[in-house]
Amino acid sequence: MSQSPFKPVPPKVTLPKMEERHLEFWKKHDIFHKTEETRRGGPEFVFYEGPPTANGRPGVHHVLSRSFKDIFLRYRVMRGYHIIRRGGWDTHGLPVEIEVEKKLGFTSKRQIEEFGVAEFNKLCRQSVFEYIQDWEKLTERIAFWVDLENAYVTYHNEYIESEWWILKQFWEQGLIYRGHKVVPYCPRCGTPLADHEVALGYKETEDPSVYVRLPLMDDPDTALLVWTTTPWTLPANVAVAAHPKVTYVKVKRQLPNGEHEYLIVAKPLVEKVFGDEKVEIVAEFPGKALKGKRYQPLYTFVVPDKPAYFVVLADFVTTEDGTGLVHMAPAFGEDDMEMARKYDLPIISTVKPDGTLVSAVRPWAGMFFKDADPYIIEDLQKRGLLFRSGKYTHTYPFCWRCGTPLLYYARPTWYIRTTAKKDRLVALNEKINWVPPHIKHGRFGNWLENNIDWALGRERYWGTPLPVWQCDECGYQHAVGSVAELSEMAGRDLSGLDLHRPYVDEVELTCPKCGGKMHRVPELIDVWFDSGAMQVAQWHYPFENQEIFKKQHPADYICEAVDQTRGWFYSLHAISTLLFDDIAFKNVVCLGLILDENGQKMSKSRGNVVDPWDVINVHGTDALRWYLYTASPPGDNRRFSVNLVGEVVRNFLLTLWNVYSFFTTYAALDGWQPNSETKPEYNELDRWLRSELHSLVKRVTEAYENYDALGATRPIEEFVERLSNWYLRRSRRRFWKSGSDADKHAAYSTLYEALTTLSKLLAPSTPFIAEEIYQNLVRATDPSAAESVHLADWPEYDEAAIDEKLNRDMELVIKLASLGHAARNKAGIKVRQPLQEIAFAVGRAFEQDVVTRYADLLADELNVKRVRLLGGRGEAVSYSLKPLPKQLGQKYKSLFPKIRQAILALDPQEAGERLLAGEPVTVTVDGEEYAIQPDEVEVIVSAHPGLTVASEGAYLAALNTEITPELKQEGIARDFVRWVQNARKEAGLELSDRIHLYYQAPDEIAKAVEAYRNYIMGETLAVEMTAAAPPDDAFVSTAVKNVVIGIKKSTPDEQ
RNA sequence: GGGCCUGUAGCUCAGUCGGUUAGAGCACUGUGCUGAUAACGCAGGGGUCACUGGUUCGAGUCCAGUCAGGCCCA
Repeated sequence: MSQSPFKPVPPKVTLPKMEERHLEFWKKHDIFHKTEETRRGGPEFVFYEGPPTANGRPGVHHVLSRSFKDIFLRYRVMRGYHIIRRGGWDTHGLPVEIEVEKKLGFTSKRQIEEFGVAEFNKLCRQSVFEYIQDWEKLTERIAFWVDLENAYVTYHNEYIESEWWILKQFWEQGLIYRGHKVVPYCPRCGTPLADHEVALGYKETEDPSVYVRLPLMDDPDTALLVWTTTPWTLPANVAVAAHPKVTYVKVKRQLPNGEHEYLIVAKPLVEKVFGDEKVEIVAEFPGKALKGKRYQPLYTFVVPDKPAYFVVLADFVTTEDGTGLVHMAPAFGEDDMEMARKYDLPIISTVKPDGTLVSAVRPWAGMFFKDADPYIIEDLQKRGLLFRSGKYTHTYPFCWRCGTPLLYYARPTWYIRTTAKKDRLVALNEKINWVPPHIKHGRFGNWLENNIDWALGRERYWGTPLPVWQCDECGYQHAVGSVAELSEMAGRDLSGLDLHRPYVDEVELTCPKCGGKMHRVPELIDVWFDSGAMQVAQWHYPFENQEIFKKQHPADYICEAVDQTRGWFYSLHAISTLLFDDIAFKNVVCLGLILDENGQKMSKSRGNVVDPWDVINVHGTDALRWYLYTASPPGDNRRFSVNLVGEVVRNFLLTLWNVYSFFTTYAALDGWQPNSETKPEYNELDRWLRSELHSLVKRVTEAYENYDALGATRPIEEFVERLSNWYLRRSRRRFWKSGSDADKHAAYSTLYEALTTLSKLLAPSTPFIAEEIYQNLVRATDPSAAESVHLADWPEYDEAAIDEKLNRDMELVIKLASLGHAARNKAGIKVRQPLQEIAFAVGRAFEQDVVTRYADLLADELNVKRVRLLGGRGEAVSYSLKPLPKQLGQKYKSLFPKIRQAILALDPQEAGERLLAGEPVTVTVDGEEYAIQPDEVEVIVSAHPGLTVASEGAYLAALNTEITPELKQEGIARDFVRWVQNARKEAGLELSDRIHLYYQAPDEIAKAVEAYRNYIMGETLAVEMTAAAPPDDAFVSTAVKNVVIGIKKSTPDEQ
């Protein structure tokens, strides 16, 4: 017996332990870096890492995106691509500031200013890496290979400098301007709130509901009727919006004093507004007819600097509430501001940042904005402009920190004029491959179609400063595009300057126009600009790395969750479009969200977040990753639970592991090793498995090429199931038999090929078990093989090995075997009891040869002496016909029902026989004759009552259940073998140990044992079998009634 | 209010070009098998394919609408 190169692997395994071993191996041999080095010179595959913020612990959703990033990168490396996998960290922004504010107990910006911006930013800088070790540990443990040592960091000076360069390019194209943005704003805290903060503070509240008359300029008897729940905004009114397509009416209404008035409202709202009151509709017209109609201003505290007080048209006007005419105060509403931009309306701000009314609003100056509501209502009442007032209950946002009602408030800020490039944004999107595809023209495409200018400015502290300096004297503005330029304009070397606030604010420049002093504008830029700039800034382009940059743009592949559509995906796309008129990424996988077991979004506040470590420590990374890839399509939301990951372990990983364990155990026993010189003589089963294997490689490869993780994994699961529960089950004996022959070699070769190929197919998805199998099966026998499976080449499939018919045939054989087992079960006869015969019926002529060709295999599987087709030679069977709708329906369309009737009217016996013989039958419908082909009808066979049958559709297994004395004896012999095998196991013997076998049993059993003496000794590896009481030193089992079995391990020289 | 996605067994999901008995795994019950298996085989219970209408010889599948959930935007 030659020495086996394989390490025998026990069937029991602790997967997390196994994984940790390979983590060590990768680290020790620097495999990750070798994936880059060894592929240098190969085609470039460009990946961008969307930077996370490390100021919180990573969760399962991070494992999700990192797993999906990793799987395609590992695949590409195996395909020979060179990939720079550079990590990155997003480090700026409000969430970081809020964390620090919380720690310091701050509730307002004023406190930060008092504390000192320099010190505050220092704390921010520290806080962003507070959990970096958790991130690094988890990243390593989930086998996401990314270079964190050289990660780009958005707060680095070089990174900021690149961003300045980008902004300067935009500036010079005239794409950056200062405008107004309406933001949710807390007047008490003195700060705008981010969306997620607003979402925290919605409460049900009661507001005034007032209807106000706005008399028309050229027809003072007629008034527009508007509705509002914020009377305090009325002094800032500059326009009224109507929907262009809604129908409006002019109604005549009786006044208490006997006179009448005319009011204009949307037709669908007449009833809601006037209730039971009788009004007369005197005119009807579409909303667009109102465009430009001028009305008398409500208040003139502030004189507008532009034309105002006329009707504008807007799609956002609804006919759900109010009057269909909406009062516009651009300073206090997003929609209103949009209209102001569109119609160039003036922006009147009547509220100060602290929430009190400005002095110009004389009667109520200094009053808190909400407190003015009743006074304004009273004033309107006095002036006869109030139509009605009441109360209205709705949800309104309050500050989550202090409970103050929020103010939607126009603040001056900076914009990028993305709308100027909208057509390019849309056109370039066509070049991007989205997974799933609907995002392209759905969520992302719609977002681009409705593009609005990018609000860039942020009035905060910790972020990339906007590099615009403004002259104190003449107001001239200049964008600085580099540190060198800054130094030059400042007249001193600033190369060591921290480009953050407050230091950068202290740099004074000299105005090139008037020689005055220039100071930086106070704003920072949106953090989405930071992350979107990574395509340029991670390389400090254009100041450095120009060659690398050229090769690394655009990206071939990026992947994040769907919440990045308007976030990172957009910022990458927008920056690339404006800067290069090119796409930033070619392929993007857009992941769904992770929900908890009840379908709820995982969030800290709900307390339903699953810690990835809880899963990894129990089941391991491979199980978690496999679950994430196979559970559902990547774009769908997915429910997550630890139990489902456990299922993966049992169903897939352990099944694979056991095949692997089986192989190594027997290969080690036999001293088998792969041998390229002896060509294996494959049997039918081997050919089938190889056919399945090679079509698997083909399918999986295609899926990877299409960024289809589900398609790259689920088929492997099916293959492993078949490998374990059909190929191996049917092949076991070929490995057991002693000695070595061609058939055994073929079996080993086939199984070896399957396992080594699987290790490569699994390397991208389950990198640990893939490495385990590869190291033991490939590296151990082939010193020239790549050091790690992750450095190996992707397997090629052999088209010639794929035999679709063979695959289909075997599928049928498996089904027939299943029916055979069902029949045995029905008869209550265990598989160990041999039976004389089983007969099968199949519904279609072309399937009949499968039964004969695989008769031996079926006989063995079902433990019967003979397998045959049912229905031959006048056997008492009856047929019935089942017309197949798919074939016949497609052929005969609406004639199908009649054809079907005609077929059912045929004599089933005669027609069935002909069809099963492969001949057509003729039916007549409406005087026309039609030839029905054998593959258009299924023939259902029923067996005569004497047989035990199991059937499914047209397939049927009929069992002859008669047990002759000979069969009985053989059954007993097989039982006996099993008893001995159990005893061997109990005695703790090795698989290959030879034994002395002793037994005592009643007559009937003893007779059977003696009749099958050679068979029993061969099966149980007995060198001697004695019908006598076992000696004292033997292991004795009395597990079976009336039977004593004794075994004693034999000494080596007896073998 | 708008856009996008999802809705199939108790749970997680398949379901091809529309084809007449809607499947798998898990869980449950019974039973069998086992010297690779923490497994596996066989059988059983469990379905208004969210709902309504339409197209069609035929709809889980296509179309329209409704409802519910999710995400994003307002």
